[in-house]
Amino acid sequence: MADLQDPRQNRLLAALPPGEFQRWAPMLELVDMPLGQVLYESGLTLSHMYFPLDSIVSLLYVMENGASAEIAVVGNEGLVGVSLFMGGETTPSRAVVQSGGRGFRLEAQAMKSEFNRAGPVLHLLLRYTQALITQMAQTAVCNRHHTLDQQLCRWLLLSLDRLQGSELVMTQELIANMLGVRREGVTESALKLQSSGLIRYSRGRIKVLDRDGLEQRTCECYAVVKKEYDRLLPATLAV
Amino acid sequence: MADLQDPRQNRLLAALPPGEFQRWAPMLELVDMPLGQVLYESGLTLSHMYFPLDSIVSLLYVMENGASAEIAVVGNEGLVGVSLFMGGETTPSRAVVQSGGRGFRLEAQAMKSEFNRAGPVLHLLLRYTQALITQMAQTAVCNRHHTLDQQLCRWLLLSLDRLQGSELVMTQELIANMLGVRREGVTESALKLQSSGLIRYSRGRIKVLDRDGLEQRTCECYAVVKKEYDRLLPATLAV
DNA sequence: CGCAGTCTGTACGCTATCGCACGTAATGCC
DNA sequence: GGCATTACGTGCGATAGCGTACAGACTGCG
Repeated sequence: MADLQDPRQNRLLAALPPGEFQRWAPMLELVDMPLGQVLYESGLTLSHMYFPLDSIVSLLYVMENGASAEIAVVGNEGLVGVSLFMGGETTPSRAVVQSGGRGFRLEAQAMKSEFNRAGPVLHLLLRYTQALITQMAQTAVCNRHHTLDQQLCRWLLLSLDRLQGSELVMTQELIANMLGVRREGVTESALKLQSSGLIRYSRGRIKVLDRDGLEQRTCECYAVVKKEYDRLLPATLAV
Repeated sequence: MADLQDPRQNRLLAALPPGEFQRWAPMLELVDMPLGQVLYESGLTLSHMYFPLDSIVSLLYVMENGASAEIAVVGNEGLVGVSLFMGGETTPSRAVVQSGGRGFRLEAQAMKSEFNRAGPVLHLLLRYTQALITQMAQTAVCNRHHTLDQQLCRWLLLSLDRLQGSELVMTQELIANMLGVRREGVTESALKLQSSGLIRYSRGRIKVLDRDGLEQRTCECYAVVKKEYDRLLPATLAV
């Protein structure tokens, strides 16, 4: 497994041109991102931008009645806090660590002045934002048209893509909150996947046994999102 | 009614600083945007960016089986084609004129070089994009949690905000496509609204009689989106 | 070791929406 | 002024997911 102290484990940081990366490196602060941590709250100004390494963060909207729905997931392919450079400072959503791990963070002020240099950094961040937009759009579509079975597969695959390995530490209750459905619904769908031999789970640990099987069961939404991320953010990791 | 040849009828163009606006004006081309026109198709590169005046454009995702779902609406508060300056060139969605009218368009190349000057134009466009992101996110939430009745109200209000007047030219069939539901479902919901005296319609014309009533029946999603647009793009129309 | 707390499984009636099949009514066009 | 077309209304069985309630099973802590 790669060195988790290396900022370049985050693919966005890895995609920075060497010059920019040199400037950024000293400003990056390695932090723990424990499960459940709220990185920002709806309507509040962010103090930092976060670049996950082995953690996963959910952007979710919490309704007035407390129910929630995930809008997008962010892992080591991206960053949390686009509203900082988009200029709006805040968003009406919440960011919660969905899978604990570590990440780097960068002070909002530092970030903004970097962004305003308007060079390759800007273009990289915008491309990332576009990928994120696609994820949101597809979430909307999926919520409308696809079954819970399909959505669970999509969700597992998206999460898997953002982690190394094939195991997720995640209760069904949590997944239900992300998908905006009942916990029992997730149980039923998960049972189907397990009895088909695609996954195996117990008490908050989910092991994916057959990735291809999941891809076959999910809807087109997963592929649409994946393709856009690959297109917009080619793996400059190869460096 | 204001002059429809004035680019400043589009609020985004109106929000440009005078200097920038002067530069843009000669490049803006007034075009008709008839109902049903496809401004861009999923995966194809845009040749122009569009700034609606009195028309409304839907961004929608068309599924492999042909069913569709609207991801966001754009009217005179915004522009069609953010992927041009976000750097991705294309998106996996389609843009269709949902309510015919006119608009200005700007050549992709001109747009990009403007954007790259990285001044106030950039920041304005990014703020707009953030508002658009909010709309998408909220669409996802709404699709998951709210009833068709509520969604219809939301949709009517969002459309109304993007038009002058209180009448929409729009069949229930079309609305159903936008919301990603059956036409019959829209009929039922619309009947309720009509018999409550909130709207009156016939053969593709919908007249809103009681805006407040709609706001009371809709879910929080409408307000969330509206508030973000107002916050991110204050009415510089006052100029 | 025992017990509390957490996680997962099951059951049952309910509701919104779907899919399909028709019926009706307004409009426009020749 | 007749007729095709388009738009809207209605009915009915099917079903996915909800809300609620409760039971079993694993885990960790004292």
